[in-house]
Amino acid sequence: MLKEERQNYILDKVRELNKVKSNELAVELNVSEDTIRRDLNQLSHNGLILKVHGGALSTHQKLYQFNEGSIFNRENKIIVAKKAISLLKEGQVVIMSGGTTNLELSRLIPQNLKLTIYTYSLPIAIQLSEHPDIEVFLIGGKLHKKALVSVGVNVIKILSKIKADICFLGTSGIDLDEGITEVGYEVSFVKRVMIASSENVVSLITSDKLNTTQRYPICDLNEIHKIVTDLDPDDPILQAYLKKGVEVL
Amino acid sequence: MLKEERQNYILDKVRELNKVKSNELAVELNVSEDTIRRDLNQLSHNGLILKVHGGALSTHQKLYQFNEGSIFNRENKIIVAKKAISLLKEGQVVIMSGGTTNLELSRLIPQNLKLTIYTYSLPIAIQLSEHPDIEVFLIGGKLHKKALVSVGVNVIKILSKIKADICFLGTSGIDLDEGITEVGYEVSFVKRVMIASSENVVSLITSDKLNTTQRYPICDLNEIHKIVTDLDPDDPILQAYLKKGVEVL
DNA sequence: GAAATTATTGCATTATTTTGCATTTTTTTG
DNA sequence: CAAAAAAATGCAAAATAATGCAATAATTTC
Repeated sequence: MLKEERQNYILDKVRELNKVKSNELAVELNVSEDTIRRDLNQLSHNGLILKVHGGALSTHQKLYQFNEGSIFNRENKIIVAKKAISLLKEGQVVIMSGGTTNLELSRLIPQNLKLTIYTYSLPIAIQLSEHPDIEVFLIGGKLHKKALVSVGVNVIKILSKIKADICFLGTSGIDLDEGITEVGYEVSFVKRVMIASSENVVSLITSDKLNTTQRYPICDLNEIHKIVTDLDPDDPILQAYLKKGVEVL
Repeated sequence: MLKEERQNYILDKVRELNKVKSNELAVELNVSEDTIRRDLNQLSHNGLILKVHGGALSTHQKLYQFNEGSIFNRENKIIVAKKAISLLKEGQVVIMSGGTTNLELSRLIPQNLKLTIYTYSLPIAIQLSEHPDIEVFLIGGKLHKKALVSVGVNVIKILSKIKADICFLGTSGIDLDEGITEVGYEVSFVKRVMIASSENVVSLITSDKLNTTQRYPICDLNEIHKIVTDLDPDDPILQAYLKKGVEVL
């Protein structure tokens, strides 16, 4: 057996099982462990596998990883996200704002759903890149370092040209009188344009932020179509919103 | 079971549940608690988990993290990146392409250096977001899911309007006759525009890719100003490039 | 095609890593 | 404070890796 054949065999096995052990390979290929080790070292040197003590692993590991543990109030955000996903329909054009609720939403979108999604959030774009059937358009601009979103005139310009079916607005404050409000100055501009460009506007909000207001106003309640919270739609807190003409999910 | 497999299992469990207990892991993985403790100590030493009495917790630091172990030939890329950093001057406008060499470069930029950096790579933009004195402009577009870079006409349009002092070109192939060549079709377009918009063009390349060619041509050798490799500038392989008039660092 | 060169492989030896166990020290808990 | 649980420490056995070397196989060169 030629060296190349042997190394191809090893590569195939790594691809299939994500790991190989030197002693097993030596038996399978009927060569000494020394030879296997030399093979593994060569393959590793070419970056094709990751050599470790006792064998090798696949290098096919993601370059980045989200730390889901650092998401505040995550359980409730997942409840909101799951409800919101029921609003998605095949073939839609979607705009997503930033925030961890939308990040959960993008993680939970079913594999088979074909969508076109515009976002200015880097973590969300990266998360969406794992869905084979979603076409992702990342909106660029000046990077807001803390939130990891693009902001600035370019974002506004691009968003204002889009005609979207639905937009998911991660919301930091909602109030019966003040409407939707936002912590960040630059982001508040962006969100107003998102709303203007979308047929349907959905506010995603966890119940701890209901009836709170933030510094920068975004829009009145009558400009949004649906509120999605972690509460039951019959919950008393939500009835006043229903009366104002907003749907509640 | 290989040690790395075991540690990956632990990391996954920490990421999912936010905590692990040593005694449980010992049973689950069928090793002694001593071994688990050693694993936890190693992972903790690498900053991947927070070791506590009885087990470990997730490090509630960032929402994302890079998996540096999955970078090919990383040592040499770091050598290249460190050399390239010496070319940076306060106040410059920089364009960076994608790739893991540029990712290392962006990680290694000194804290105090004020720069304006344009990039169409999401991992690089995220990495740069940790530098307080760098203004980052992310160039948006259609997301290339595997490379995590923006591509398409919008990228070209924005890049062509920039006047940059220097551009760092992650390079997948360089050859005396063929010049610089690239694996990806869409990325090859983008790189040509990068070059046109920059005063200085620097090709970052690890020595394993010297004298190789890829499918799509980018530019001739005379269009780039410097090559940065992991080799010593006096290395015989590089002399032919020097003769062609390219500086070598 | 034969000689020379180079590459590959297995073996012996030595070094390193990994792991579990026994013992002691530290931390936690009631 | 005392008992229990966990951690640290030192140690030894086993597994794995690295190194030098000799035999063999493959390739190049004339």
